[in-house]
Amino acid sequence: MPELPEVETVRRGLADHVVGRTVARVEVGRERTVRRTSRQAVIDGLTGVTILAADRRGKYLLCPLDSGDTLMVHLRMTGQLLLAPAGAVRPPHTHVVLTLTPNASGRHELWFVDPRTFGEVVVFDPDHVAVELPELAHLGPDPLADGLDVGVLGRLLGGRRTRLKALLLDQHVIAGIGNIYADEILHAARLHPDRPAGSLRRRDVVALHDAMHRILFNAVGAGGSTLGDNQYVDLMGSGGSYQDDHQVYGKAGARCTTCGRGVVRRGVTGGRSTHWCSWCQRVWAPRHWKAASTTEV
DNA sequence: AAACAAACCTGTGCGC
DNA sequence: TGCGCACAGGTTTGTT
Repeated sequence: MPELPEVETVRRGLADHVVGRTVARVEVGRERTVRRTSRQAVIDGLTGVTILAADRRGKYLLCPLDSGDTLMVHLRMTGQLLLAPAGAVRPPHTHVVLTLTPNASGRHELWFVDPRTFGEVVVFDPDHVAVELPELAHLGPDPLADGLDVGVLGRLLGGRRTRLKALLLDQHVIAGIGNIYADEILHAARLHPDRPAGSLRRRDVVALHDAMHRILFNAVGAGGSTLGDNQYVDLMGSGGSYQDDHQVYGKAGARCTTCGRGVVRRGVTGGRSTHWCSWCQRVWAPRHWKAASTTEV
């Protein structure tokens, strides 16, 4: 569910409403949510601490604490962070509750809700990130948080035979892009998802760079994408509106609104649904690249 | 190196 | 109405 724009929207909510506040009490329900360490480690690591900031790298939320540790939250597929009035009825699958000390705006709790329990809450020592959270240490650049110029992008793509779709989803290469935005970005850049990354010409890299920044920037501005199941909501429980701007994701069979000529196709690559326009994304590989195609469904 | 498949879980929507 | 199956925004691990 949550990709870079959604996580960034949650981060902004934390920056506005949670940063500077102190955790009075910690409750951990399902231990699976804190499986990286333990229930006791999270309770001990958060009780009494003040949250100093709200940062983000890719899809990882990172909150430095006055204890010297950092709180990491990853929402994975179905995780939500919600700010609620203290004592409010908690939804099913509320696995972690941080009761904040009261401030001028009242008494609040921060809830981590996650039906599928893929998400995680970790308190770790940033000096030992390579040991305690190795995947965070191996994350690629974040297009918005770290900047990612055309030259760097070209070098990340160069020489690789991997398909563009798979490469955009690889968090070690570029951090933050998920299945929805990978499809929207490739469509905006008019690039076929199966095209080998290393086959891009300079102008293609420029198009991909432009599309990546434009799509992600606009999606953050719209508060992210909330699909029909209302799974993604921000800290205050509101949905985003970028789903109204999707051109291909979830539009299989529809006439392409970009070119008016093609039809949106849906296929599966690496177990992930992939959407592209049959016309404006038709050019995908020079003859010397051996074709390996996405199976159409 | 690259491409799968399976695994981790639960909820929802669809066809019959 | 009910049942069973396919599928879902992510990531890791193991196998070709």
